[in-house]
Amino acid sequence: MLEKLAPEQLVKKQAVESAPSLPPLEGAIMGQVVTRFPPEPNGYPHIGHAKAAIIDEEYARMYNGKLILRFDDTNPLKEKLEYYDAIREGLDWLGVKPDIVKNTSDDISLIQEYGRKLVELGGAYVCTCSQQTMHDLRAKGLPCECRKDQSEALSRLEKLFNGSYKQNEAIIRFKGDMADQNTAMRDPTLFRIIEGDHPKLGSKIRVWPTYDFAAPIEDSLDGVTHAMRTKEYELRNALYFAILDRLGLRKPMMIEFSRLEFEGIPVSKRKIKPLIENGLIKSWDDPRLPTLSAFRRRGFVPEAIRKFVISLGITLAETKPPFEALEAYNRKVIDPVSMRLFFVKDPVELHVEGARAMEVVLKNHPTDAALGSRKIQVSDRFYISSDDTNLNVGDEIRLIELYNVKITKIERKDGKVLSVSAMPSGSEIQQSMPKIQWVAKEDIFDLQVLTPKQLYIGEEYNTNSLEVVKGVTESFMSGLKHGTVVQFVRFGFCRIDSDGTAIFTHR
RNA sequence: GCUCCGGUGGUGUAGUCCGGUUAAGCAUUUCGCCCUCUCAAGGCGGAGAUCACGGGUUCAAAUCCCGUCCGGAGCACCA
Repeated sequence: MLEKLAPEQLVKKQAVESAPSLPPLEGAIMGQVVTRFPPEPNGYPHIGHAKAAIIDEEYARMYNGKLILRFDDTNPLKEKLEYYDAIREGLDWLGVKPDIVKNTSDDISLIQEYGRKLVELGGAYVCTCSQQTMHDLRAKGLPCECRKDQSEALSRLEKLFNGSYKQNEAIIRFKGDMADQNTAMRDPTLFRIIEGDHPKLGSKIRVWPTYDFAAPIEDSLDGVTHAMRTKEYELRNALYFAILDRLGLRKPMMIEFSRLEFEGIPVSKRKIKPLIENGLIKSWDDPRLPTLSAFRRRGFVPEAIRKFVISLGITLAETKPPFEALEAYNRKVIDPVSMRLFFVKDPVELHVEGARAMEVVLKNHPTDAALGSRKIQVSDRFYISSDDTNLNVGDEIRLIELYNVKITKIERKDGKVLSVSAMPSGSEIQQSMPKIQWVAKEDIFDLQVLTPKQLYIGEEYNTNSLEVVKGVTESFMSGLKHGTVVQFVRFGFCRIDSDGTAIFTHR
């Protein structure tokens, strides 16, 4: 146990010095902070979840407290078992380690008891009005008959729980103030009847609490000291505290922060589902998506995501942070540990007349010898990128780690360079000479690089959101495991996704 | 429409509660130089904000007050 804790704390201390950190938590007592991350298992975890989970965890750790992962699964119509798993996997990858894992559905009976109690106390009532009536009444700020006449409240409560009402026939409403300026207080729903199979409880439960009721009860009972949520819930704070007040339950401190989303990379299922249904996107880990699995596939590392999230702070301002900032954090983490390889985009043959066949040894990393080296057999034929063929006869270029060549002939067709011929022109490194990467003709490995771009431009799907770059790299690539992140010299960082395919991470 | 919350350099933030300690710190972006057989990383330096706008209080305001404008959110038997 000690061995486990000690190294972690050491790492933490170092990180605090170099990385940005979160501001102190109001009212936090060392050793007694309890935070909670409460996702609904109704989809795959994305960058927005990551922000919340990381902040929750950072504060728990900062005060040597506890983090609870609580699946807020109070709507059997939406939850799915696979999402519970997906969320846990996502958090696992992120390195977020909850101290306690539970489901709100574990406590349904308890929550129901509190619901009954609230009705008995007169703080809530069973309402049989239609949604439409209530919608109108709320708009006008007027109470309905169910609220006015409470003589039947208790018998209705019994009917609700013994199955006498069908779905949509009755609900429990909080007795707020139908004329409150905060519309969330106009008698919101606390329980409703849902006929459906819940992934954890089956069809056992019919009367389900809403989030508005379950969240404060759970937070309070779980001992949460600091409850954090995104700012769209702000107006529900009054409700949250009113519920706890009437039930005489302890009140956590509530803190809001803005949602995290990137420009052109929407997080909402509303925007992503149609693309999947249309086949525009094949899976939830498509590199264009903001899901955690997509970030992983792209070559982003948890450490970078964490630093980035912390740098955002817990501000209330609604902004779309620059993706470049995330990339910068990621680059700094992966640069020191990524092998350098040559990748030639859109290859053009280079014939170095008279060059002798030989073996060259290339370092896998410019400064870290631990990453080793590789041997390549070269002859007089190479591939270079068409991007580097904007040349004239007589120009001198350097093939990195090899030698210099002087261009002797350029074959073009329709302005496009078909092949280049050159002759060796020395081996001394000159800073003024363009230095380009190359691949030996006998050493090629075909590779396509998937390059994700913004998914949406404004409200429109970006039809060029996934660019496919074709080229060749070294055969050395065949020995690397899927998932390895490499840097292609003068091209950028890429993660090997599958045989013959890599995904562009960033420059 | 009503209510609530935001508005600091291109971008994201610190500072705003408890007005003055650098008329604004950090990161990113961008430019230059150094380093370097990468257009990466690292080092150094530069550019870039009269703190949305208009009033007011004060010896003194990004920080307090009032108003205006702009942006976002909520007004579900979703979370």
